[in-house]
Amino acid sequence: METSQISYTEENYIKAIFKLQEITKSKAISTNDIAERLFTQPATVTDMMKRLAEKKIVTYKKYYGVHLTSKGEKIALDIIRKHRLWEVFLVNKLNFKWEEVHDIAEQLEHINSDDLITKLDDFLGNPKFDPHGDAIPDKHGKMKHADSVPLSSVTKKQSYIFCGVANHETRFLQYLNTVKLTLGNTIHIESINSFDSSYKVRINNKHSEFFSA
Amino acid sequence: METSQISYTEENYIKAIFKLQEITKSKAISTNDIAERLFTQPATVTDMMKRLAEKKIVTYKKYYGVHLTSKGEKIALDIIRKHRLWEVFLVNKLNFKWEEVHDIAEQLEHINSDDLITKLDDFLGNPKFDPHGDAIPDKHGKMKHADSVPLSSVTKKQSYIFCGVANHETRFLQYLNTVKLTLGNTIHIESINSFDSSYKVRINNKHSEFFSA
DNA sequence: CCCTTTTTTTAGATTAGTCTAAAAATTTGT
DNA sequence: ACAAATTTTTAGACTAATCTAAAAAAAGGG
Repeated sequence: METSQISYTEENYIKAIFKLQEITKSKAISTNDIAERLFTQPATVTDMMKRLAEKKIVTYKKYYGVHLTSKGEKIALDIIRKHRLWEVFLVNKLNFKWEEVHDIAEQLEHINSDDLITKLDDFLGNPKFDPHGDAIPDKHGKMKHADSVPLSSVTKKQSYIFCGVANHETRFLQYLNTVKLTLGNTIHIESINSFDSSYKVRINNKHSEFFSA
Repeated sequence: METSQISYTEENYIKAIFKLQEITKSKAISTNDIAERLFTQPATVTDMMKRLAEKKIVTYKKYYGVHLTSKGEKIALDIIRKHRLWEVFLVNKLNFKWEEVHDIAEQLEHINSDDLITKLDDFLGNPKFDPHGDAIPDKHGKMKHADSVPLSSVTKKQSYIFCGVANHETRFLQYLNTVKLTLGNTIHIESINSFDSSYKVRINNKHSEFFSA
C-alpha cells in the first residue's frame, strides 16, 4: 500500500462520513452532521474536508457537502474491519461483555499492520460477524449482507433467530443481558401489542416480554 | 487513575528516558541522548522536558539533564508492561516470529485500558517474560530479576539455559532462528576461543558454533 | 585558568487539529 | 420571490509537537 499516510484524526472523519452515508443512503454528507457526530465544530470539519479532498479521499463541493471516493470507502471499510475483528477478540478471547468493547476497539482500530489483521482474523477463525451481529468486511471490503428483519417490523407470530442489534447503547445491551437474550437465540413471537409496540416472546422456550428499542 | 492524560508522544519520551536510565544506571539523562534515541532534535527535547517537568513526570534542571520521578517511572513501567504483554500475545497466539513483533507492540503499548491489560494478562496465563526473555512488570511495576549471565562473560565449560537476548536487532534474532536457538534451550559450552570471543556449543545435544553479539 | 569545543537552551517558524466570531451562501416560509 | 433563518465557510487565533539558526552555558585541554 502506497497510501499517503492517514492520521488517527483523519481516520475518524472517514469513518464518520462512511457511517453517515450508510444512514442517509449515499446523499452528500453535511458539514453539520459530521461535526455533530464527532463532537467538533462545523468550521473544523470544513478545514478537514479540504484536506481529505486534496488526498482524494472525499469529493467536496463548497456548501454542498462531501462524499467518500472509492479510495475513501476502502479506507473506511478497512477501519471497520479492524474494529469488528478486535471486538470479536475482546469478547470471544478476553471475555469482555458485548457492551464493554466499543471504546477499546475504537482505539485498536487505528493500529496499522496488515500482517497483524490477517493473523488476528485467522486466530479468531475468520469470523463473518462481530459480537453485535454486524458483518465484518473481508480484506477487500466485501461483507455478507445478512437477510434479517428488525423486530419492530415483525407481524407474524413465528420463530426468529436473534442475529444482531441495531442499537449499540450500553444500557440497551445490558437490558438484553438481564433478559438473557444472546446472539443465536431463537425468539418465538407469542403476541404483538401494536398499541405500545411491545411483544410477548419466548426465548429458547422460556417466556419473556420484549420491547423494541 | 486521575493521571492528567499523557499523550502518545509524551509516553515515548518517558519510555526513552527510562531506557536510558536503565543503561546509565540512574545518572541524569542528557538532552542529546534523548534526542538521538527518538530521532529528534535537542531543541525539541528541551521543550518536552519543560512540559514533563510541569506534569511532575521528570525533574529537570537546565543544562543538567533529567531524571524520572517515581510517577514517571510508574508510567514507564506500565508502558513496558503493555509492550511486553502484547509481544507475548503476538508470538504465542498469533504466531508472529520474535523478530517481527517490536513495531506492532510499539503501537499497541499506547492503547489505554486497565481492564484490557488485566484481561490480556490472564488470557496469556500471566507470563513473567516476553518472547525475548525480558521480564514483564506486574501491575505495580515489580518485575522478576532473572539471575542470568551474558554468554560473553561465560568462562566455564558447563550447561546453561538460554533465557533471553540483550540484542534485539532483527538480523541477530533471525540468525538465532537459523541456528535453531530458542528460548528455554540448553546450551552446553564445549570450548571457548578467547581470541575472537567465539564459542563452540551444543544446543539440545546438537553441535553448533555460536558467536556472541 | 582561559580559550575552544561541545552541549543545551532560546528565539522564531511551521504544521495539524482545533476553536470562536463574523461573513457568505443556501434554504425556507409565507 | 424575497426576507428571515439556517448552514457553511472564512478569518484569525491557540496548542502540541516539531524544526533551524543563533545564543548561552558547561566541559576540556593545554
